[in-house]
Amino acid sequence: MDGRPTLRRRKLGRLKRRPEFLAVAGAKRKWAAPGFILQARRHDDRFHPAPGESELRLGLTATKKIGGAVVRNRARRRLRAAAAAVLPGHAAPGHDLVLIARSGTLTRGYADLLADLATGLRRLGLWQDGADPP
RNA sequence: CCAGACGGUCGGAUGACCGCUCUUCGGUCCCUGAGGCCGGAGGGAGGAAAGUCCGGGCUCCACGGAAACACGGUGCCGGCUAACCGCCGGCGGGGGCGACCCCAGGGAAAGUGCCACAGAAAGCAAACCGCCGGCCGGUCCCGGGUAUUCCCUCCGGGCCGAACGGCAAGGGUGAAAGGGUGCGGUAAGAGCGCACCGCGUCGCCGGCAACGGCGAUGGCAGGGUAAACCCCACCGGGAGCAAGACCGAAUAGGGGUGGCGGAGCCGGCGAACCCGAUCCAUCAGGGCGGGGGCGGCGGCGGGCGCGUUUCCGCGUUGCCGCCCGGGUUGGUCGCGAGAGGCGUUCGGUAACGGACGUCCCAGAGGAAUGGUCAUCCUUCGGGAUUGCCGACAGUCGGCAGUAUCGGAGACAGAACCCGGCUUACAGACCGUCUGGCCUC
RNA sequence: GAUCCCGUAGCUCAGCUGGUAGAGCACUUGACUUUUAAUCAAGUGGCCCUGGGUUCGAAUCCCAGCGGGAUCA
Repeated sequence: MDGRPTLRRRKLGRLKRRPEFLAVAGAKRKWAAPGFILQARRHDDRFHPAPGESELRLGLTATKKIGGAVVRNRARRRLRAAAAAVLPGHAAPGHDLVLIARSGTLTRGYADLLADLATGLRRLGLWQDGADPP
């Protein structure tokens, strides 16, 4: 126990407000994969985590275009699981990330989804080596 | 065995690893709080959670009331239910060989409207073609009388025409034409008469009733449309958990400007300003009286709002345009023990109700209830080895089918809760019944 | 979550007291003009969102569904 369990587990923060999503989309840093679209934005004075919140925050978007509530929920869950597996060990802190689901989110294999996510982080210059979480 | 009708149940299973959220227990940290973290135990989507089409609970508003009107809804009868446009049973009509299914199914002699085109006529009884009758006329034809013959004239018949009268069978139009079919009847016809069917009225019987059965009688009167207005009976105050309450924050929810209108009456208070007398004072100024009337207060009245009207009650009261600024994004409650689920039993044809026992069964908030893998199950496609059949025999074709490979597993995600309706849905299973075929 | 509105020609809309659906723009053809534009004349174009019902007859009335849009703290 190091006394800072929050950082030890590197829990992901979440984006909740519409202006935060718009700010990330407005940063113009994005990369499209068959299963999702990845957007990223470095923190600044206008949008940054609250004190005590994680240094890495994630937002998920699934529009009505890809299907009904069942399809949107499944897509969001797969993206959340993939992000929980990859981001805490490899994504550079100090950023907000947004994953947008698309129609391929449900048909893409899970291993491919993880690989796509790593590739996306490298393309946007956010990759850092680190131990994979247990 | 095949085809079908109705009702009901389920709607992938198991395991491993990694996660989310709620409840609870224990530990730990401090910034002591409804806190963070760690660990244990337990719970965690549906029959439709959907569409938001009805009905309620709950909350706020109008809650002072009432009556009438208006508006909306429902509509065979009886029952069930907290209630309903729901459900159950029955009746009537329609469909099916049948099990069974479908139907907004009150009133058209309370009144109004509409029924295009066509047709003579669309609602009130009338008559276009037509059928019939006698009379009159035409003198076209035939027969007869008179006469030798013809003309003329007379009688009868046919034909044609006009008006009159009788009829509604037939033709034709239409979705629909004032009962239908048949026989008699007649100048021709007609409920004119008769039989059957339909319809109306009356009586009796059965039924709580809708309605049904039987008999008598009338002699056809009363076309359709009320998912046209309407009439009758019954029901309904409005809005909705983004309801609403608390906490936190804030001086407050406003401010500036332009235009229009000059914003009722009365009473009292009354700033700026003006006037007067001249009191105090060196001046500034203060005091007194009058005018003035910003802005408040009270009363009456008016306008507007509470669906309309009446009596009454409450609230509000310059209007409009443009510009600026603030707030609303926060937290907690509401928020799950309920018209609750399951089982047994009793009453009831049933919907449903009673009693007893037992259980506690989701509470998220960019929105949890999952992600990945493996095995099994179901199903689809390919398919060796193998079996059967046929041709033929070194082989080929068909059917069945194992190992095995690949794919798919529907419709769909709680958002305050409940009862229904409607819509979507791969497949599996159970029960009852109907029609047909085969065997005993 | 709740409330409300609308689906008609290629586009924008009428028609909604039931009786075979119209306007403007667009398109095609012709005239005028050296040609184009403009103008004039004529013409084409519709399962009236879908399904069922009432009615002799439905874009219109009733019921159910599908699609689109707006508003509410």
